[in-house]
Amino acid sequence: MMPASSPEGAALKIFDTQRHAKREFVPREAGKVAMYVCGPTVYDQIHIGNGRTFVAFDAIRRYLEAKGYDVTFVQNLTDVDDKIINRANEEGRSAAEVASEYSEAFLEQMRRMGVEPPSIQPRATQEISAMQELLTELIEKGKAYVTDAGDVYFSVSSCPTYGEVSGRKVEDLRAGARVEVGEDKRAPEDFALWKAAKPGEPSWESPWGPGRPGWHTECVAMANRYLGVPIDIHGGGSDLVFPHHENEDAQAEAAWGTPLANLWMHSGMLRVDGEKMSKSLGNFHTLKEVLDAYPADALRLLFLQTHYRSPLDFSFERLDGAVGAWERIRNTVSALLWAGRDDAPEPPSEEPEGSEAPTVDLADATAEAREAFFRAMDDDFNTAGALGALFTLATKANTYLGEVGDGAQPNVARGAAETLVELFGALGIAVGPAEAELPRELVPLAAELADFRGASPEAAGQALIEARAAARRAKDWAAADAIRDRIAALGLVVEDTPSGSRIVAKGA
RNA sequence: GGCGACGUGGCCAAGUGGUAAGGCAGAGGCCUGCAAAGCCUUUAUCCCCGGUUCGAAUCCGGGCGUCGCCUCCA
Repeated sequence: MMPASSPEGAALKIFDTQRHAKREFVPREAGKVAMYVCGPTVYDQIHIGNGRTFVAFDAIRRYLEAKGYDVTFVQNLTDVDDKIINRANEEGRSAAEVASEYSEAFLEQMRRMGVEPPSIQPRATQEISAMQELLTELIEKGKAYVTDAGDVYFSVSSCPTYGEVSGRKVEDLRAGARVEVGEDKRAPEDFALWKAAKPGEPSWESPWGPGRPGWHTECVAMANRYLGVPIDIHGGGSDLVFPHHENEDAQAEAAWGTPLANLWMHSGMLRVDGEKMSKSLGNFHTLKEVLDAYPADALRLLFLQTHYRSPLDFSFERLDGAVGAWERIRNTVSALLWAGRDDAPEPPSEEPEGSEAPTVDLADATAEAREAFFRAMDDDFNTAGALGALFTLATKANTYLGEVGDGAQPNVARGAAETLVELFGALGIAVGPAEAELPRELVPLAAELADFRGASPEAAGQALIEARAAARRAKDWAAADAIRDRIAALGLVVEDTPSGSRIVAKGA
C-alpha cells in the first residue's frame, strides 16, 4: 500500500446502490478487494452498451489496483440460457456451439477494448455442482421448493430481507401489472432457481430431475465459490438491480444468513437519441462494428468522460470528438517525450539574455494534476473530473513547451509525460506515443532521395528528415514538400517543431 | 400505477452552500516558407416558481420535462 499521505493512499468513497449513499470503502480484508461483475449472456455479439459497463468496471478495477489494492475480479459467462437455446434452435446447431462462438467473440472484443482479463472467469455450465449445492441448502432450509414439473423456485416470502438491495416492497411488486402467477408457483414473486429440461434442451442431472440452472442462481454460487460471501463489491449494469441482484442477494441471505455483497455498484445505461440501447429496440451498434472503425482508446475516453452512474448518450459525432481529444493528448505526450529524450540538450544553467522565465511551472502542474486526479477518483470514481485534471495538465505542458522552445528541462518534461501515461493508463487509456513502426518502404525511399545506405527504417527516417532539412535550409520548398508528400503516402506525418522534425504515425 | 434518477454554455460534461473544471465544435489572433501540431482570446448564473441562508447550480417545497426499473437485458 502507498503511504497514507500520498494521494494514492487517501480514503475512497463509493456510492452504494443499496444504501443510496456514498460510503467510505473498507474492504473486508485490508489491502484486498473481492469483486464480482456480472458478465454477458453469450448468445450474440455484445453491443457498445454492454461495452460501456465493462469498461466502467475495468476502470474501477484498475484504479483500485493503482491505489495499491490486490483485486480479485470475478466475472462469469452465462453460457446456458433461453436466448442461447433459441438461437441454437433457429440455426439448427447445438446450444454449446452458439455459446462457444459468442464466448470467444466476447473475449476478443474485451481484448480489443483493453479490458484487463478477470482474475477468474467461470462459465455457468462448468459450475453446475456449486449451484446444485446451493439449491439443496435452500430447499433444506425451506427457502425454496420443488414443483411437480421438476422446477425449483425460491420462496420470496421466506426471505425477510427481500427488497433491500433495490428498495422495493413485495406488495408493490404484486401490484405491478406485469407480475403473473406461473403454472405452479406458490406466489407470483417467486423466481426460478432450476428449470426442468424440455425436449432438446441442454440439461444436467439433479436431485430434482434433469434441468438447467436459472440465471439468478448462477452468480451467487460462483461468487461464493471463488470469493466467499459477503464479497466486497458486486457490480453490473443498472438494469440488473431488479430483479437479478435482488434475487441473488435473497439466495445468499437465505442460504448463508449473510448479504451477498457489502457494496453494490451499478453503471448507467448507454442511450441513443435518449433511449436505452438494447437489442429489442434495435438501436444498437455492436462493439465489434465500432472497434472495426475507431480506436478503442478513443471509445474508452468517450465512455469515461461521463460518470459511470449517469446515462450516456452515444453518437458517432461524440465519438469523433473523443478521437480528436485522444489524439491531442498523444501529441502532447509525444512532444514531452521528445523534449525529455536522453540526448536532449541540457538547458542553460542561467537564463539566456533576453529570454523570459516560463509562466508555467510544469513540475508543479504535474503534481497538481496528479493530486486532482486522485481526489476526483476517490470521490466515487469521478473519471470525468479526473480526466479534466489531465487535460488541464496537457494544456499547461504545451504552453510550457511553447515558451521554453529548446530549453525544456528534460527530466521535468519526461515527468509530465510519464504522469500522463500513468494516469490515463490507470483508466485503461493508452496515450503513449504512436510507436510508429516505421515501414520498410522508408529504406528504398531514403536511398532514392538521399545518399542513404543504412538498413533500418529508423535510420532511413532519420536520413529523410535530414535530406528534407537540407532542402529547407536551401529554401528549396518544392523539394522539401515532395519528401514530405512521399512520406505521407506511407501513412506517416512529418511534424516540424522548433527543435527539429519528426515522423509520426497518425490515427489508430 | 409503484419505485428511482436526471435537467449546467452550440453539443457533451465535472462541480452538492461561497460566487461556474474539462472535452468537442465555432469565431478572432499568434507562431509557421507552406503544412501539421500548439498557444492565447471569446460565448453560461446553472429548466421554472417559491422558501431557508449574509450567501445556493449546490439545501427544502411545488411545477414542468426527460430517462430507467417494475418482463430477458450491461
